[in-house]
Amino acid sequence: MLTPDAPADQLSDVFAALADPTRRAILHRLTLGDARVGELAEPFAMSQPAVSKHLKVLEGAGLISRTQVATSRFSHLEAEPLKEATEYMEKYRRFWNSSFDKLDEALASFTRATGPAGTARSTDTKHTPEPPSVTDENEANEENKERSDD
Amino acid sequence: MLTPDAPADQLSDVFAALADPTRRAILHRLTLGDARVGELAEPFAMSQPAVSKHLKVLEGAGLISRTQVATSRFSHLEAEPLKEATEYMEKYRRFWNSSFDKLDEALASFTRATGPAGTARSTDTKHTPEPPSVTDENEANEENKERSDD
DNA sequence: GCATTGAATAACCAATTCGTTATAGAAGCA
DNA sequence: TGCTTCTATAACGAATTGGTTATTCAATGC
Repeated sequence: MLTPDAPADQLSDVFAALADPTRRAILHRLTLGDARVGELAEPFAMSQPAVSKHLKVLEGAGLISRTQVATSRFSHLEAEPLKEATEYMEKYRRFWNSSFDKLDEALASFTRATGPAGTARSTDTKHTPEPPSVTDENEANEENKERSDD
Repeated sequence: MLTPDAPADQLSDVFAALADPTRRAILHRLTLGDARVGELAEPFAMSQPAVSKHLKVLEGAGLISRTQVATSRFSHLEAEPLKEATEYMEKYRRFWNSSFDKLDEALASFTRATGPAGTARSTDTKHTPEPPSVTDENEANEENKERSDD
């Protein structure tokens, strides 16, 4: 409550949710079908409230939805946010596609003479393979810029 | 954490690193080319030590490497871990590709739970688009569980 | 040798995270 | 109604996170 404004960006929430092995295991479990809380808690050596908290995090990230059936609440995998997260990382694809050693880097500019024929996938010309169109990365600026001006 | 030794799995570290908007912005900045710490700190309304900490996290996740040039340390984007992270999420692709009624699915699970009275998967799985081959999900099991799941 | 620049570290703080146990609440059943 | 089952919540605690300021360390330059 002391926070002036919660960032609450989807991407951060999704990545944070995925950063926990237990939650990833829960997601995996849900690929086999919806499950109630107790069912999800079983395989883990932790209490039911702990799992409930994890589910709350997953729900907050939009990675699961929940339905009350009887006395049970069923969690259902919602993979849509993963799509967004994947798309984010895809922007960096060319950076791991162009695998070069820092030594090989010089060699790459040499091999460059062959030209980027085709999909330009393997030897992607140079060391810095042209910035990806990460157009939305000012998100951080928005949040951080308007802070203390000392 | 009461666990004697942290497993420190790569995937968790990468996702955790990506969960912070500042760090994502730093990564994006590095797509434009290597940069020293002060250079990276500039656009943000935060101190240099704060950025240094972020860089440490990124380095720990293997997302950057660093080189000392003069009195400066240059950060270099290492996108390889993003490949692994992307591959992880790709396993869920069919789940965001297939759109089906979630209520119906919940009902199916309910029937499954009340019927066979166990973990038996009935073949009447209507819309669940067949579990992806998430074979490496035992990562969570290693840490948390004390029984077999898969 | 000595001052300067650039970055890391120390010490601290507030807030969050991830777990616990104990309790409360909601829905079905005798 | 009262009991049971399932899940959420409260209250707590240890560890981590993300930031700060002050200081130290390392490498350059003079």
